[in-house]
Amino acid sequence: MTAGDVLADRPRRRREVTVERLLDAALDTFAELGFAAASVEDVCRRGGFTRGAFYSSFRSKDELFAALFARESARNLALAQQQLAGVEDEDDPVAAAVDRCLSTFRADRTWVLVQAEYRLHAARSPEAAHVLRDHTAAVLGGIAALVADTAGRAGVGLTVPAAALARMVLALHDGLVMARVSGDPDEHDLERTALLALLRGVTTPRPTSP
Amino acid sequence: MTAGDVLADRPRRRREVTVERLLDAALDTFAELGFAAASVEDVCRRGGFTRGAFYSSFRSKDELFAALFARESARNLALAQQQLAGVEDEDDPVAAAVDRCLSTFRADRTWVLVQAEYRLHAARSPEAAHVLRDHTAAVLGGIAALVADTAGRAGVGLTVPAAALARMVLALHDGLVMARVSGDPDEHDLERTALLALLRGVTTPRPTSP
DNA sequence: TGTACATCAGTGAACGCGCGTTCACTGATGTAC
DNA sequence: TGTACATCAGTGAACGCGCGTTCACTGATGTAC
Repeated sequence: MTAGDVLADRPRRRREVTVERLLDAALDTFAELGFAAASVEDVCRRGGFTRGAFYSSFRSKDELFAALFARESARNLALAQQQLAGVEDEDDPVAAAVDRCLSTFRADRTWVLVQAEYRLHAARSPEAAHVLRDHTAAVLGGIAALVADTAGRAGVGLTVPAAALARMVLALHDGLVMARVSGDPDEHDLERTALLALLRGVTTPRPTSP
Repeated sequence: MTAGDVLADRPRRRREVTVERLLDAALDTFAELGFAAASVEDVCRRGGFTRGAFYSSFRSKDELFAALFARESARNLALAQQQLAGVEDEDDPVAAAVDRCLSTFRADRTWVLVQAEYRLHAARSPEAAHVLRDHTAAVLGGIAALVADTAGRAGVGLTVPAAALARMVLALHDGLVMARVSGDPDEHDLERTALLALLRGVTTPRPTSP
């Protein structure tokens, strides 16, 4: 029943493992109940700890949420970059990029819910807004660089800055996934069609003209 | 201090007025604090009532939220329809429709927050999901009809069904506004550019081609 | 118009409950000699 | 390797507090004659 069973075999500082387990538990708990409605006890129960353990690793529930957002945000950026590596070698790099990203992120109901929750939290808490801004900047920067790079190699022109396009794509994705998780009928390929339409509306194809 | 001062001059059933005032208070309170974090007492204080008054008009906090969502949802649909009436007579109906809608809805931070909050609530509560679905269907239906109508009169073709386009437009709007209220830098015209790009990507202009 | 009564909207105290956070503690792990 | 001590991670009881909801009540409004 104690955490020791799982942790004993690792020489690594136990605290780090505990923090990871609490973040895992927080992700699921916040997705299921919402940040405000989820209690610290709910998170601890799911992680297999007492509340005391929680407060020896985090100063408050808010700090936990910030740490969770930071971890997941970095993870998803890394995942996206990994997915998109080498996409410019495909026949249709734009469609390939969309398809690869969708195959990774389409099913991720949990993170979408928690991310939306964090956005709302950030709209009310300056500290959370700061954390959100930093990580959003990193994600947008990563995507923008990738977009500019891919567009350059594929020889297509952009009618808007790559940074603006990154924002649009992310916003469209967020909006569609939020609609889906909150009960909109799950129309197949809607997101794919929407993303491709947006990209079509913003690119001037040079090579394939005739 | 009592509500009577304001209500006395109206022969209309006082309860209706009370309900409206509680909904007004709830809109502001939920936007400021979030649904779960806002207490019934917070809402009542802002509306100038006691909690007893609240429970004589609503069965629960959840029911209040559903009623609020229904009222605001219907209001915004009506507002959009009113804004868009006669848009097909403009030189560029697509751009005109986008501009008119943006001028109405761009500044509405409050409703965006509360709507996002309701979406998250609906992702966890079947009753809320049902309410959301009904009203979303109405809004999407209204927009889709308008899109189809405007496209027809303006003589532009659509490469996707009007209903799908309605979803995309709404999702893009929601995503961009959420990004803005949660701290993204307020890039001027980003939403306008994005909406026009999406529409461009999904239409085949017939009249202005040569 | 005046009186008697019924209905209604809103009051405010009370209920039990679970919350976020603190803290004195224990037992396991790591270090020094 | 063995012993003595320091550090650390996690326990679990306790704190005060504010929550959602209920309910017996009051005073204002509406109705009937």
